Amino acid sequence: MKQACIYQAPFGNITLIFDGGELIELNLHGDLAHAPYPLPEMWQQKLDDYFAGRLKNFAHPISSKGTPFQQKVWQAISEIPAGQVMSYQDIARQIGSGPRAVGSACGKNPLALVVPCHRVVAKGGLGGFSSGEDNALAIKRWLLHHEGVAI
DNA sequence: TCCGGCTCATTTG
DNA sequence: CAAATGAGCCGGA
Repeated sequence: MKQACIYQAPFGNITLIFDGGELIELNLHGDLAHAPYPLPEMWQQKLDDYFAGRLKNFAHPISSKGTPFQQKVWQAISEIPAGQVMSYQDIARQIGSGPRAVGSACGKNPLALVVPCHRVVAKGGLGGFSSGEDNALAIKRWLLHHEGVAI
């Protein structure tokens, strides 16, 4: 039984999808129009804290979906401390792969924020985000600034 | 700065 | 199995 919830972040709406009480997806875009289920207190609190700067890491398990390679990438990314960024190449070297493949895996991460893909940037600039969805890059920049990263 | 070649996991035929 | 595709990178013109 899946249920979708909306959280209103400073930069726009976030969609959270739960399945049997478990968070299985978190998207950085969302149409409030759907007026879905109310967001569980626990996550309302966590997100409030995060956007108020009181919470840095969500300490939530990564998605169990995806290929073994993708799991390695997400695992490595989730260990990046807040306020710090790594390049796709840095991640690739750490897990013994190539930068292009790392970018691919990031795009398929279903848990934005929880697995902080926004802390992974290209070597000489911002890089891409969310397979190039509308304002996705603006959101990535916003998140980095929120964590005190100048880019 | 722009452009081609290299790279590696995944997807598609 | 072969070819095409990406949230990249590096070197040359």
